[in-house]
Amino acid sequence: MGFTIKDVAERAGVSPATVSRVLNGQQRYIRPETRERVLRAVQELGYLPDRRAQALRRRRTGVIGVLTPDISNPFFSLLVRGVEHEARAHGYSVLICDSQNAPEGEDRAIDALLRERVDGVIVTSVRADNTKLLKFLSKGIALVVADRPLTHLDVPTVTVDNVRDGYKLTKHLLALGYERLAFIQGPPDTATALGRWTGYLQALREHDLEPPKGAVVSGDFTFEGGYRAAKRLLRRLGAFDAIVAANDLMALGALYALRERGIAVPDELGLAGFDDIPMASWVHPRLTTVAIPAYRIGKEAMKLLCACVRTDADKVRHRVLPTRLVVGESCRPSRR
Amino acid sequence: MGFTIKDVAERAGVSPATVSRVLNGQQRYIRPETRERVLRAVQELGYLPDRRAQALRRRRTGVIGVLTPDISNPFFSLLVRGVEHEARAHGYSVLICDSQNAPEGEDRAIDALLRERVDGVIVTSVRADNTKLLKFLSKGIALVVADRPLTHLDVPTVTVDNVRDGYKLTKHLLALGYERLAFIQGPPDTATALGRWTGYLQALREHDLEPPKGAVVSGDFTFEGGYRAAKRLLRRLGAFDAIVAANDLMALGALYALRERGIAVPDELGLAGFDDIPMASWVHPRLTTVAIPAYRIGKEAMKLLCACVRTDADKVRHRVLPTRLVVGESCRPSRR
DNA sequence: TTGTACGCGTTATCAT
DNA sequence: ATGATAACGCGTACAA
Repeated sequence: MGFTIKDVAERAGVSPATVSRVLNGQQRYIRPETRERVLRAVQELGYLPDRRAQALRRRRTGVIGVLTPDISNPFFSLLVRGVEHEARAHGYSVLICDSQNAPEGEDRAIDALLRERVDGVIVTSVRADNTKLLKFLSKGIALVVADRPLTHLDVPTVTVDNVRDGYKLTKHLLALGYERLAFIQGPPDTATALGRWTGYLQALREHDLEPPKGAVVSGDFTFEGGYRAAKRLLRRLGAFDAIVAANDLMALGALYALRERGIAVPDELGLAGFDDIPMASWVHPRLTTVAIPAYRIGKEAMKLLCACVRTDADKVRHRVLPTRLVVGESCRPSRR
Repeated sequence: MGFTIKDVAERAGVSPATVSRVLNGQQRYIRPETRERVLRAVQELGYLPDRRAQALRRRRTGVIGVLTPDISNPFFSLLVRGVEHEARAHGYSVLICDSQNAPEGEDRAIDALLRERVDGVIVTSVRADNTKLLKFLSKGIALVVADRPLTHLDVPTVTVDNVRDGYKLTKHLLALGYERLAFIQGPPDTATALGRWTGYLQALREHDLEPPKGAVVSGDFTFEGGYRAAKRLLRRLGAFDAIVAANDLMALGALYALRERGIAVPDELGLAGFDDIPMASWVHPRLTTVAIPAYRIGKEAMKLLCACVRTDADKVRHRVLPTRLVVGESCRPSRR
């Protein structure tokens, strides 16, 4: 069954300590012949060290946790992929905990990560003010925030400037001649959703405009949510000439709803989102959106986490990555 | 920092053993007052047991592994979700290992799962004949196969009948009047890809047809792969009147390539795939495909795994789930 | 009803 | 260069 280090030691005719030394690279104080015998025994038995026992003794697990709101959202699966690649390069395993966009799920996930004794955590929180995250810090577990900044905690953070992005995209639509921009909101307490909304309002204000009455609806960052939100919007058809969704997945859901109703995009209504997930360019018309470097956010967050673990000093600072406007065909090049 | 059971014991004025008993549900032989004190101490310290230490002592980890070829493929993320929900209901945690559709990645993942001492594994293998999977069985780790049957191993398996599906879809296209069906293959050694191809050939043979010359190209089950495959196919434009892709993701990649070249679907070319991933119905035209119950496959596989762990006897058998043809608009209702 | 003592698999330390 | 031993945090048989 499961062989232990003792089995290997016995087969090689050495002590468990020697086996451990051979396997842990302190190879200078070992006779080549012994080394050989041990490795052969390992090979023959197909011995693989028990990670749990190792973690217990070493007092570090070699596992970092990722707390993500929705792994089925391509944006986050890309972000997690960035974390994973960088983590692997540093010898860490990655434990993914999906909160399913629910505060309770997030609390459960935090407990799970604490029980697993992860060496560090990368968090994309549902709530911008989740105080339970303090538990990590109080237990000396490194914490890095990715994509969604926290309001109450000053920890290393990798984000983009969501307000700027919301502003940027809205300005773009206004420049194209759209004037009555409906808006599909993200989850209520989510930092990115709030930032984009704020930027949208700023841009409107600069043009002495307001959100069209009854054309601001709530969503939850999912395709389904975008679909339902768009259906609600369609009851006010005529009150707006374009729809801005707080992320691409909802924009795609809206596109589906519009198609169902036979409303042509961009001829009858403009449509835009945020993230630039791959699917945004797979559909027709391709989505106008703001490209957020999800993979790179994950990668940078993991780099920061490594820096945290190494240097106790907090010379690790926030990073704000650049974004890029992606002009698809979901908005008319120029209105009249 | 990290509190241990001793800290709790000390604070509650009892022995570690008592704390353990309170927390592990053998609560009948404990004085309510003591119980109270212990729980209060746990609360105050925010104590959470170390899962690794627990696993070491209990000789089971409470973790099951999922070996998946590509978690970014919506089909598999749905399958994994099915596993997760059922696992949670049985008190198991889930460790996901992505082989990135590469045999080497799969071997690495197997080692990782062995080191983690998972209690059981659900496998969707890249190769239908991966002998390294035997390691699980030889170490007494329960093994269940999901979606892609293995050729060399008789273990509990949850699948659909891929040959039948390939046959079914092809027959449908032929009935619509399509006669020259190009085919985009899946990865060479993958069971589902091979099955669908076989069914396709069977159906063609029944109509005394053959795959059109030069219109069978290889792919890798990814969107990008489907895109590239379709571009290769387009060099033989005119040799075929429809494209069958071995999965939806590739079909969507092909759709993108066709659109880029200004080829109308279904007016100029028919298009079909397998899986019925959500996106298949989000695009326009919606894809004609065969619905494979990914979520249910995952769920059933986890159920079988539980059955394996409980009963050593192999009364656990294979399960073949039903599928359903989904008629989208990507194929013309009737040719001529 | 509660405490003592041991063992789970591994590694760091000290001794040889 | 290698072996013996303690310790990591927890659960449980057995003693009290």
